[in-house]
Amino acid sequence: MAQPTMQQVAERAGVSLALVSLVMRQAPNVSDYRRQLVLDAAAELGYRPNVLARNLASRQTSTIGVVLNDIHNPFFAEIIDGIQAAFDEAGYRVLIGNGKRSPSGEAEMIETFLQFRVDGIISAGATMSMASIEAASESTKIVVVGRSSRSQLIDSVNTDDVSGARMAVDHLVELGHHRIAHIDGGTGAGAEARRRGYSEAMTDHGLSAEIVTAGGDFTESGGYLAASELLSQSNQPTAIFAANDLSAAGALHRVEDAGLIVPDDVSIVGYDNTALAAMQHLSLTTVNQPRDELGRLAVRFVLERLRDKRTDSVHHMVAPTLVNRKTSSRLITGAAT
Amino acid sequence: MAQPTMQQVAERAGVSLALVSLVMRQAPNVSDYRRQLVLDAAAELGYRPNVLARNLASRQTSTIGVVLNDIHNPFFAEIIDGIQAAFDEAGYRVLIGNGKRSPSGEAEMIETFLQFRVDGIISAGATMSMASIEAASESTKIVVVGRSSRSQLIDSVNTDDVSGARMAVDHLVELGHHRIAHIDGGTGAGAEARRRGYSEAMTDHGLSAEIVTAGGDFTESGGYLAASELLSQSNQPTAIFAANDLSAAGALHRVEDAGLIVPDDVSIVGYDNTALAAMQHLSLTTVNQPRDELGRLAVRFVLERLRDKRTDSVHHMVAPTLVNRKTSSRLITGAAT
DNA sequence: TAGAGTAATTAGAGCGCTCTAATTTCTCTC
DNA sequence: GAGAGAAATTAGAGCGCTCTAATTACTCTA
Repeated sequence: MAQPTMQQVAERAGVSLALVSLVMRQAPNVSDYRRQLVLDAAAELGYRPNVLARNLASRQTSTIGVVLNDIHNPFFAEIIDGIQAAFDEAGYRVLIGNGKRSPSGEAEMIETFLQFRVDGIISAGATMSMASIEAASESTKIVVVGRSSRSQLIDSVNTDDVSGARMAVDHLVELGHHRIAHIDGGTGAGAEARRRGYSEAMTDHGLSAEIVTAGGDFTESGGYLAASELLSQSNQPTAIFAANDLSAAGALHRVEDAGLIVPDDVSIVGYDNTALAAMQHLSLTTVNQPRDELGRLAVRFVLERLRDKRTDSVHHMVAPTLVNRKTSSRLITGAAT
Repeated sequence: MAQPTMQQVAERAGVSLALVSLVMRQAPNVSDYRRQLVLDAAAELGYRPNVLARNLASRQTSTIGVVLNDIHNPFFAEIIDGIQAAFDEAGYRVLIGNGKRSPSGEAEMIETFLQFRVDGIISAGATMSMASIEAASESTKIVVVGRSSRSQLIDSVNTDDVSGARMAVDHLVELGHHRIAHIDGGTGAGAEARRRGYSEAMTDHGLSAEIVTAGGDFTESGGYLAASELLSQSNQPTAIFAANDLSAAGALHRVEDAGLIVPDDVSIVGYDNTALAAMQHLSLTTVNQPRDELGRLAVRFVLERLRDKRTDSVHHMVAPTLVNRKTSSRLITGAAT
């Protein structure tokens, strides 16, 4: 499995090692004649550059590591697209690491990437402590996506979850709902802001007396249980705003189990606008997080630090939008309990 | 961002470079006294091994690349778990690459991994040509998962899709169904075998006259359209077996759109048993592919080639199982058209 | 056609580590 | 306490590439 080296290519082409290196790096000032000679020799030999050696010598890898909090969560998987597209354009390669849903898993992946001396790291939905992330930032450029941060060292890109939550509430109020309950996301990333946006919007609409929050955890089963809790209350809600699509799906199931019709009896709004929400069978009204934009901005910030040597940190908020589907509708007066 | 090197650790500990190397590689025959000296110095300096340099010198990376045909497909995302767990145990690190659903995307990721000189590659659900994969196998160990292969050069691990499809049909026949239609997966990985299993089982049950296949493509919308086609036929099926969960979900939606009840009027069975199928709101009867086992076997084969220097190829089939949920039920005579 | 200026090529010193072979230091045993 | 054998340590030559500085080959101009 020995691979041909530059030296061999040089010998075959009848030029120096250095010239081959120049050709491989697409350097200018190489005559077309020699360039072709080298290219031909490389092709004949099946030469493939050794990134390890190249990077050892040049002290950069042209590679970015992306740590996903959980590769199974469609939200994070979808954020990769924008990241990958933007880095492809910039000539960087992207390697993905799975944080396996735990802070230690994330930390291990970051350590691996640091040992590989990647030029930068993007961490999506990190649950590990900001302090550990800052520690890693001494060794490379790090940008955090999908998590708010005010760190002086690390850039962040995030959706404005407060206003996203407000949109969900506004939408439901517009449809005539007053008894709007919230299923929250516990300690998950973004949960606090969405909770806050819900409360603020309810208050703004003069509905502070109707504020009801049930504890969820961003999972389907959590949403199911939380909905149970809400339905058993004397003052049943006519609408539920869940902190993410998964828990909205769980709530939907619970509501239907209770013999109620969605959206006629109860409207449901989710958050994220994952592929799940878009599925026709669910067709969930939800708040869209612009994943592509989130990803591209994260890339931009990494590149700025890399190329422009920016050192002060940037924190960017992206605007969410409401996606109106089939799980929310105008309140039919007298329809709900 | 300059990182401390072994040389610096050696100086600080007052020992030779070589000794530090031995300690870092956990070599035996190092006195406890010196080992501690080195470890302390490394900790004080915040030393982190440079994988690039290490691998350049040792000619191995202890890293495996996993190329996923599509990071968004839950089936592939779930296969990662077994792979990662098994490699963690074996002391290898796992890097993930996204094939972006296209043969060229897969090829690029494989090329990147080869340039990084990974010790092995696992390709999940590859759609690129076997010939290109074989070409890459000249440079590293490659195992293909979720795709059948008879290559002399490359190992493969796959679910026995023919018998999986038979299970689905057997299950429906047992429930009294005769008019069982199939929505296939077009040219996708595994589609052919599932189509064959369906036909064989139908024939075995004396139902060859009832064989009806509608063209799908492993997507939800494909399943929706295929179901439309099936429902418009004079002899409407009482059961549908879809080639994967996604298209089953699409078919489900179409059937409900037609005002029919699942499973009372039409039973539906999917394939893969992804998290999607397990969602309570869908609760899809489906055929389980043991992803964890698939992943672990793939790892075993890579390790065998790496450690035992096995050179002849191995092709392993894993048995699927039926998961009975809520979209299939006994045929109520006279219920369907 | 000499000389200046520019373009093209190359020599050679690393990058941070591993690994073989050689050297030094310990332990015993008698 | 000398000598043999084992254990611990180290010197030094790469691994495959990049990059600076030096060299050589051109192209023009007067």
